[in-house]
Amino acid sequence: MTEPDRRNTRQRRAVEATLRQTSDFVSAQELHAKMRSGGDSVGLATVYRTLGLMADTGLVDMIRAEDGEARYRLCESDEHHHHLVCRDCGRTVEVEEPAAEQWAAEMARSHGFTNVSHTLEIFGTCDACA
Amino acid sequence: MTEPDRRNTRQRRAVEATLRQTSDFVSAQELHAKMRSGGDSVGLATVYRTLGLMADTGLVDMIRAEDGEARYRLCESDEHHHHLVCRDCGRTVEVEEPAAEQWAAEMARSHGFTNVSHTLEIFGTCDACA
DNA sequence: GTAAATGCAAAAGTTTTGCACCAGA
DNA sequence: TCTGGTGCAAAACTTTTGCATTTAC
Repeated sequence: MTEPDRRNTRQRRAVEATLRQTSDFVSAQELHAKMRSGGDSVGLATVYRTLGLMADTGLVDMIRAEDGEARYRLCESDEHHHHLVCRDCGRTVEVEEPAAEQWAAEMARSHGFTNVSHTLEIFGTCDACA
Repeated sequence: MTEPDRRNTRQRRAVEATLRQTSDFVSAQELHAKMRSGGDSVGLATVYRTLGLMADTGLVDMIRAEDGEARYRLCESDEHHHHLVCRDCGRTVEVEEPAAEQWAAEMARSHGFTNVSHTLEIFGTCDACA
């Protein structure tokens, strides 16, 4: 149960750097294409593997688009928060709602559920895309 | 822009009947397997098409599991509500949170987002599965 | 009779995996 | 060197689609 090594590879640096240039949620495929066209070529499988790792560690936020596709973003806030996401351009606003956290926890506990996680995301069309 | 015909086929009846026997969220694949083993054989594509239709009409609720798979359920309540779902067995409790509705709408409006939808689901392990 | 619905198989799309090779530490 | 990482291609999955056939109305 000890932590595995974490090697600082060119590919991981590239993924992180590209995410840093992107303020919107992007899919693994989009990120891969973006890197490819930016000259920082990395295998698609590596992009998936790296994003998965970063999501596990909490380095990136992952949400599911309405079609079920996973989208990733390097978030400003360390604390748990939610997102208001433009369905068309991916533009994202981070929002907080401590009341929802408590509500979800309370609700789960009162029904005997443990190991709880919750999703709360808002999708819409931003004014620029309207 | 008129409503298309809605034919009452054996297959649609079978999908609805099977959903009625199921209190948990099921995926299209699971439903298809369940029907098949129950003798009510229906093509997988038809299951997908039917569930899609029912979801559009609001006859079933659709949520995304944590892995992005779509899961469906015939819900008791007509009003918009949310779910507390067991990650292991799919056992589901319907929960309401009117405050979240308002909060989401308000948040979206104040940032200039329109055509808003939101997701709020709680996943956990129920006591029977713990 | 006619438009809608079905079934099948093929296609599309995302994500995962097996494995030989490569490279941090 | 030794173990983890990478790349590629293949595989695994879910979901969608094209099209000939069937069927509800």
